[in-house]
Amino acid sequence: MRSRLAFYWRTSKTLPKQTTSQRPKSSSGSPTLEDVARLAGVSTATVSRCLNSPDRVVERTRNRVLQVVHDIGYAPNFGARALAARRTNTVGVVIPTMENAIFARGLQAFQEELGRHGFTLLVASSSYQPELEMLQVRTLLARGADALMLIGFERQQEVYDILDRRGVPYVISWAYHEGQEAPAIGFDNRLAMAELARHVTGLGHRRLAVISAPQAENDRARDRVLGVMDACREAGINTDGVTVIETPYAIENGAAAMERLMSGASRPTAVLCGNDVLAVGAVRAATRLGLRVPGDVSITGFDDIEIAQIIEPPLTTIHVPHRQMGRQAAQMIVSLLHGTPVGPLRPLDTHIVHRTSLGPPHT
Amino acid sequence: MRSRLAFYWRTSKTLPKQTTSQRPKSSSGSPTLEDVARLAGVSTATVSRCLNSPDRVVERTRNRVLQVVHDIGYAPNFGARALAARRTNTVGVVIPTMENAIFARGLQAFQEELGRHGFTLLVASSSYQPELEMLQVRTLLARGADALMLIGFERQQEVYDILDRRGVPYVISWAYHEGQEAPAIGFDNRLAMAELARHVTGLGHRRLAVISAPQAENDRARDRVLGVMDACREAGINTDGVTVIETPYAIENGAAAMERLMSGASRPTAVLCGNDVLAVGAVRAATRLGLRVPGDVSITGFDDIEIAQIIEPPLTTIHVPHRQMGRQAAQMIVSLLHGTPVGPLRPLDTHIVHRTSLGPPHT
DNA sequence: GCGTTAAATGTAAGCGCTTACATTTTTTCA
DNA sequence: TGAAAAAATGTAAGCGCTTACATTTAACGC
Repeated sequence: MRSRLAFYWRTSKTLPKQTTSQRPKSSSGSPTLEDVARLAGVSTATVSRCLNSPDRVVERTRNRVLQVVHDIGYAPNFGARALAARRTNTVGVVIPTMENAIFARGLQAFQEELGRHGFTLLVASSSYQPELEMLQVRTLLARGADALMLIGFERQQEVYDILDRRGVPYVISWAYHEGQEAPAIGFDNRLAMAELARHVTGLGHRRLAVISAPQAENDRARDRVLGVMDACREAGINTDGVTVIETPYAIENGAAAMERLMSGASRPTAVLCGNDVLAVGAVRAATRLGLRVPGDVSITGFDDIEIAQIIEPPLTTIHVPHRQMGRQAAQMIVSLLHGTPVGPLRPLDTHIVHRTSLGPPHT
Repeated sequence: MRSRLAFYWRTSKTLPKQTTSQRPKSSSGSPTLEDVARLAGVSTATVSRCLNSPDRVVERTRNRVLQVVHDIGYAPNFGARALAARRTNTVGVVIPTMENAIFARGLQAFQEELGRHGFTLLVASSSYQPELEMLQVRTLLARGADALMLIGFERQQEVYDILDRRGVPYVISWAYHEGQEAPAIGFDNRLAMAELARHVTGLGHRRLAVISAPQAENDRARDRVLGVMDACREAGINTDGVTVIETPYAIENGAAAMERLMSGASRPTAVLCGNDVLAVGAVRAATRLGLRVPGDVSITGFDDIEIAQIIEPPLTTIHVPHRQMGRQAAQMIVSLLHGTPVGPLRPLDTHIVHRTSLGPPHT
């Protein structure tokens, strides 16, 4: 209704031109560059320069212009600016899910660091579907993203092709593989999980189980499971005996998986979860089943998000330096955008946080 | 670097026109409407129509065009489209914080419902600062938001002025006041909290305390505190004796406040928290102090977010129908945008969720 | 004081779309 | 069958900016 009316108001162009009028707004409602120029008595080019490269305008003029900008509350039209400048100072990211907090901390840091450099973040979600990721990448590019952050390495080749063809810089995060050519700021999921699993077997556990996110199109999930298997092999445990349940990251899914695991014939003494969300669900299920954690069964997480400390017992988990990862990824992007050479990349360090959900196996 | 080069590449206009050429891309890297038009052998207008009002194009032509669109992976440039159409099918929202999950569920539903109607959501955060909210509103408008959702009623008058001047529809959410003229989809924070507080006093509690978000520029927080006071008055409790600690929503802040509360001379027997995040912190602090909840002290939350069930003991709290709120707010916005008349507004219902963090006072 | 150079500002051509209006093609029906 | 109406398509004018290039103004050196 209101928005409809606005269209009918837009008639000034047919009204007598009053160049000297002090009416500050253009007819569309939003003041434009031209409004500012007129009011300040300069050309639009000068106004533009005041906003984008202030030192190319003499101080007296600049002050006058900025005063007008402030007075009429001018904000440059983003679309027009993007169109003309072919640059938006916007960085896009496609995360697999917004449903839980796994990406929150890292993204927050990513955004903060980008903001520090004058960039804005655009977030899209792929729901763990490769086609949707492709679509979101296109959308982000259409929206003018100057660069992209993507999670993990594995995706449709087309995504990489498009990015390369358009010359859009990108960084991969949340994962790191030795020898991967794409610029990545992340950690080695396999090594991290292997370290934890090794600790678990070191405690004497021989009957392990894993609750993982679906591995099909998720290299991080797959690597984590591989890490468990690595440790099992080292400990002489037959990996065929390690049950792996796949289920999307959600507390209730973790709980359901745990129930299945504990209703089976040979109950595991330790359940390694693909992340903290699943682990929290597992703990809740165990509690509901009347099992003590870690007395009757040990449970571990991955990520070390806030909830890991809230649950009782608090989770022994792998701490991922999400904030650092987000910050570095942002710095990397800024460097790519500025053409600053970036040094060699090293994986981030993760470490085990010993809390109480993991203990020796019951006898 | 790359993006610089693009300027020098952009020379196709001066090259011999090869209308029949199969080179699908324009020089800038992204295919444009014109590329599609050329390849499909139609005008740009027709391509545009295929995308925006398919029924105005004969099927044969449409198929041919859409085939090309698909083949070269064309995605319309958002900025150009916004500029030309003066409409973006984008809705903006400014939430006070992204730091915790209080807005997550509602926003998710909001976004889903918007998506169902072909709209995209743009989220910005004000960090509970009115000036920043003003700025974010401007930014969102500059980015072409067709409509806005805002949280709570209280803000700089200028925000409302701008919105009205530009004819941008908006809805207020997360709050409801009888007689407020602005379209609002929310609940009455005061009444909701009063109901819970009444239940607390009904249990026999006489020494209450409140841990609230800073009330200064947050009408929801203020209303919730007022609700507690209402119930106290009804129960004949002197409201001067009700300690109110203000601290931003964060688990650790809730814990710190709780510690302060319990180290005072007259310890409260029940602590009503402004939301679940603070309540979780309070529970943790109580536990750390060796106090049993609710044995030694009762604690209540507000919102009923996921964490309320995770914490031990699970929180007695107020369930806010966030999903319903988000959905309805989205429907309201769509109606406003379409000019569909909207019926009279009614507040959403909240209700107490009885779990275990609240009990009778210890004697 | 004046030519020269540098700094400040202005002019205007797009960026990639949508859409009012003009033109062409197809359909309809006397 | 052909004129009128309807449908399909094309033409081109912007939308609000940035920026290459042109012009004007200020600063400088002798």
